[in-house]
Formats: sequence, structure tokens, C-alpha cells
Amino acid sequence: MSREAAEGSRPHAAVRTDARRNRARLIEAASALFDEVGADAAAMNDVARRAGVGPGTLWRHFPNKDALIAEIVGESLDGLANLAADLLDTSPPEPDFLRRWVAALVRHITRHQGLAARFARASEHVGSPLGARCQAVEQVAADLVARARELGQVRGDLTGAELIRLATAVAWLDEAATEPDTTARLLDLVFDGIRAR
Amino acid sequence: MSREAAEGSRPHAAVRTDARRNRARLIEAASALFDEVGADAAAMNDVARRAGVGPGTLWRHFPNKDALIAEIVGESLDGLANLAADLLDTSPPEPDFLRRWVAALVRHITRHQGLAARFARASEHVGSPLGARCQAVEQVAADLVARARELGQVRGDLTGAELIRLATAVAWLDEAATEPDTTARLLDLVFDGIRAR
DNA sequence: GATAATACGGAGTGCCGCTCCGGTACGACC
DNA sequence: GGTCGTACCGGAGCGGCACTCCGTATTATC
Repeated sequence: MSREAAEGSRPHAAVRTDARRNRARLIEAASALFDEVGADAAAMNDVARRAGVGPGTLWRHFPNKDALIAEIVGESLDGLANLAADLLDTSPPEPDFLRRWVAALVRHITRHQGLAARFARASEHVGSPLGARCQAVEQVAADLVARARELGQVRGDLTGAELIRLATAVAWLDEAATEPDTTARLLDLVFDGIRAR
Repeated sequence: MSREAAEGSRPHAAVRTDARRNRARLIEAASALFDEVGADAAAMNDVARRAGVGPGTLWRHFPNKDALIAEIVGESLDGLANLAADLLDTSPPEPDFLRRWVAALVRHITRHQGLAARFARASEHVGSPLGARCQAVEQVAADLVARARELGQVRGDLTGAELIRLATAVAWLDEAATEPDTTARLLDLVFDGIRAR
């Protein structure tokens, strides 16, 4: 990564090294903690303690919990966009590429407990990093749906946003319900509902 | 313990009138508050204050928040069971009776913000009033699905539990997402997924 | 090395679901 | 109607949460 060229535009800029170091530590600690106990159960104070940093520092770097979560999940959201690009580039297209992508989306949401609800509210976060990234995911979902429609795989009136909503709902069920492994079955039902007829 | 004889001699343990009165007040206050702000946002202390009762009293009558919610939503859950019975009794059956019932279920869950998550976890509440009532709803759902299957309206492998899960997921989306009125559309998609083919 | 800008740390705030216990008032029995 | 045991009440209090404030330590600049 090259030195930020826009430094000249800011008179007293230059992020201090300790600030950058602490930010990295916080992200690492949060990422680990989210993996262990889920985003919902992870307490902000615990994230700070694990990073060896005071709570105040955590809150200065991330104005609220959603912002921290956005930072953590942002990368794998980008991964979803990349996967979509790969699937769209493959020719001939895999027969069930849409299903593969939705399954990946569900896995991503399910990975951290409590993500589904925040994901569903992402449209509120307009302007935030999470909001922007969710919009990117919506865009690739629309592209995937368009491609699947061209191939006659899904009904003509399905939108990318609807697909994401359905996937989010299934993911939410997976983390909310106690019965194990209903996800695949529910996805089957959903895909029967959206396929071309 | 051989104390049963002594307690048995006291006829019917006589619930004190103030206890009964306070319980009624609590249920009324909770019902009103849930209608206004939703079950999630309603604080237990507020329920108690509104009922003109100390917090301790509230917690003695209902050991946790879910128990209070169970009491409040119990009646309309019973209503769902009754609606199912009516739909099953009608002959000839309404062409889309299953859809009508699911829509009612979704409306019921959606009415109070935060109910969907608790509903999805209902199977944990085995033995509780809410758990029992949810099981009753699952039973009528199974009956409805069986009838719809006889009529060739839904696919043969659909279970009542799956139907409820799908309905819960749609209801959750309705309360979690910001976009208005996606519910009917998503139900359309779901019903296309579960219908006979 | 002095100085000002900047970030740090952690005590503090308000709210949550929930608990505990001293005191109150209810209802049974005489 | 009086008295008495006790079921019930009220509310202070607990631990944990997301989040804030401000005195202090660290950093970059000269």
C-alpha cells in the first residue's frame, strides 16, 4: 500500500502510529471474538480488553457496535462480490451458480450470530461502510439474477433485492431456530419458489 | 414429603385477591404497552409502573419476560388454532385456505415487534405456556398442510413445521427490514415454492 | 527538548432483565 | 371483631450492556 497521496489536502492530518496500531489490534480482537461467540454476544468491553486497549479507545475508532461489525464483515462481503464475479465470468455457467452464491451468502450471514438482523437493517446505514458494501452485494445479486433469468433458470419477476431478502430470512432462521440443519431444505423450497415456470 | 395431607386439608390454597387483581392489571398494562411499542422495546419496569405495581410483583407473577409475552400472545395464538379449525371445517374448502391461515400467522407474529425471534425459539420453552401453545399451532399447521396435500395444493413433502418456519421468516423480515410491504410478495414466492408440481 | 495536537484509559451514565428481603395486608380461625 | 401466620407486595439493588467524558499520556513538529 502506498503512502496516502491526499495528505497534502489535510493541513494537520497524519494519523498517529499508536492510533493505527490500536485500530489494527481492535479489528483483530473483534474478529476473533466474533468467531468465538458471535457478533451479538460479544461485548464491546471484551473486545477492548482483548485488544489490550481501553473502552474509550474502541469507541473513538468505531462510533457504535454496528460500525465495528461493518469493519469485520466487510471483507467477507467483498468476498461474496468476488465470488459473484467469478460465477458470472465462468462459461459455460455452472448449472446452479445462483444457488451456490446464495448458499455462500447464507453461510456468511450465519457465521456470526446476530448478523442477519443487522444485515436486514443495512439499508438504514446509508453512507456507512456497511451500507455501501451491502449495496454492492445487492448489485451483484441483481446481476446474478439477471444472468439466471437469461438462462431461463428463475422466474422473470424476481429481483436481486428479493433474493437477498429470502436468503437473509433463511439465514436468520438458521441462527434463531433450535432445530439443526433446516437450512438446505428451506433453500430447496425457496428455490422451487423462484425458479422459472 | 408428607406435607401434602396438611396442604390438602386447606381447601384450594386460595389465591389472594390482591394477587389476582395485580396479575390482571399486569396483563392489561403489558398488552397495552406491547401494542404501543412492541414486545421488544417494552421494558419490564415500565409494564410494572403502568400497572401501578412494584417490579418485584411483576417478576413474581412472570418469572421472565418470555413468560409475560406468552401470556399476552397466548390468546391470539389460540385464535390461530380456531381459525384453522374453521378453515378445516368449511366445505367445500376455500381454494386458498392455507394461504389465508399463513397470512394470519404472519400478521400475528408481526403485530408485536420482536415476537418472531421468540416464536422461533419456542421449542426451547417446552413445558411453558408459550411452548405448549406453539406446539398446538404446529399441530394445526400440520393438519392444514395435510388437507392441502389431499387437495393437491401443496407438494407432498412439505411439513407443518416447515410451513411455520417459512411464515416466521417472512414475518421476521417484515419487522426487521425497512422496506414497506414486501410481505405479500415474499409470501407469493414462498407459496410458489411449496405448491404441488 | 519544548510545545501543541492528538489519542489513550477508565471511571462514569443510564437502561436493561432480573433478584432479594423487610415490611404489609390479607384471609383463616377463634 | 380481634389476632395471627403467611402469602404477597414494593423497591432498592445487582451485574451487564452500549456508550460518554475528561484528565492524562503519547506523538509529531520545530
